[in-house]
Amino acid sequence: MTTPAANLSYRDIKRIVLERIKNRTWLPDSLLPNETDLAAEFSSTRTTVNRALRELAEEGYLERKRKTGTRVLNAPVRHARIAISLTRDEITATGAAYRYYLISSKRQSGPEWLAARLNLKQSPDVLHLKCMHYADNKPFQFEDRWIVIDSVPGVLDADFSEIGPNEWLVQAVPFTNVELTFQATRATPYVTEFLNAEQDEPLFTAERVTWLQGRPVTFARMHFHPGYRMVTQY
Amino acid sequence: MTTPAANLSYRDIKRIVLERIKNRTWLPDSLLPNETDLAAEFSSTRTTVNRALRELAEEGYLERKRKTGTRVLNAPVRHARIAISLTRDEITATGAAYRYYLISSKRQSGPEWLAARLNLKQSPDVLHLKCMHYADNKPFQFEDRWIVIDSVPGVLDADFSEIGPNEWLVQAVPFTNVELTFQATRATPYVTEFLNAEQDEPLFTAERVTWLQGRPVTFARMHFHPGYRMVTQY
DNA sequence: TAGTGGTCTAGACCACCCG
DNA sequence: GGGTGGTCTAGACCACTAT
Repeated sequence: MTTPAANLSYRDIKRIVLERIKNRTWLPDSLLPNETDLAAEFSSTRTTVNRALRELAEEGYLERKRKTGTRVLNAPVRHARIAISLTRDEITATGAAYRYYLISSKRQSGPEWLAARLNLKQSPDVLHLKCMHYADNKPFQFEDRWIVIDSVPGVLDADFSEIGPNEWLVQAVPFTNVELTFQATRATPYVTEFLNAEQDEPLFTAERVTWLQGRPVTFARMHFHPGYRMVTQY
Repeated sequence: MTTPAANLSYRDIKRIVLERIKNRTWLPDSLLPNETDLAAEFSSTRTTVNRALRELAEEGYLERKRKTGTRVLNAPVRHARIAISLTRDEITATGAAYRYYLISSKRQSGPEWLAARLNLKQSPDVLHLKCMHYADNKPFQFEDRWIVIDSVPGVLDADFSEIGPNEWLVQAVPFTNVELTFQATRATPYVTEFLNAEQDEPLFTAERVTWLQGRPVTFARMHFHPGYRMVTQY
């Protein structure tokens, strides 16, 4: 391994390291030279090498541990990034007009499945909302929203006839942890009507559980219109 | 805004900046002080402030541009990270045994929809594979795979009866760009049989198009077993 | 042209963690 | 205990871009 030309940027170093991994110059599960040695080889500094390796680890190619060193992962774990935006923004980004409609709002005791989903032993007191989001007056998403009243002070005073629960929540309560689930579900008769779907038609469905330091804040199930596709690149 | 205690790490600075955004000390669409001034306020250096702001931008809270400065985004775009691993690894990670089965393999001219999907004007010469992935002998995923022969030298010599096309491809050809799509589809009679699904049952379906510097490499459609959920956190 | 963020250098101290 | 990565400092030059 001869010394390459100097003045390598951290991007250059990332590229070279990735090449050597794909080359199998550095085999899976093997250790890379330490940062000081690599800096010497690249006529660079530890800071620059550090940034290159840190980002490659972040991208799933390397594993880094103090004392042990930097190891090539045998099955690089790539990650796709999915942008989580407000439904309003997702719709207006396509150039369509956004419309929101509140179907119903009811204070109630949460059902058992909800307590289980929120890791609660007792059924929480919740505000249960159903609403629709439209793009150019075509059904876009049906939202089934449950908000834990104890966790969200002021929620009973909010007016959800004009603003969607998600938009209200993001500016009203902080959160620390979110679990997102995607699945295919069968359209129920109730939802069918709002989404203009056929009976039993497959729907792309997302569920989101939001926590604030271990306390559950809200659970939402969102059914997208038939034919919806979630697209991402990496 | 008085000067806080010194010795703030970039993590501390991230936390403080985030607080001020949620506080509305710094309003959406407004500009933050420049890095030099922030470094002075935090009794830190530009390097440290830079890392904090860079990561917050990466996480979707800020937008940074030279000359203009650093701006608070009005609708922070959060991102969920979805780990993309080999089906084998996804299965063995749950403790289940992995089994792979090649249903069919055929060299053919790609259909029109495939050419369109790959941005090609002419139908490419492709290798078309169908295969199954099992977890503990239960159907896990049906894979419909199309490989552009011109883009993948040696693919005709590969033996896909033992190794899945994705596993073979990741170690045989590099790629630069991947487009991933998720949707809900209706189980076709053909797939129904392999996935042990009911007729018309909703299936969670992923499609992946892979490119190497503008040249299409492969297209895959993967139907997951009924009830499959893709889970992620952020 | 001028101001901002992007990046690199050279050096230092420290936290973690394996043996 | 000792080696590794994690991070900070202080300073510098540069690339981009709004005006």
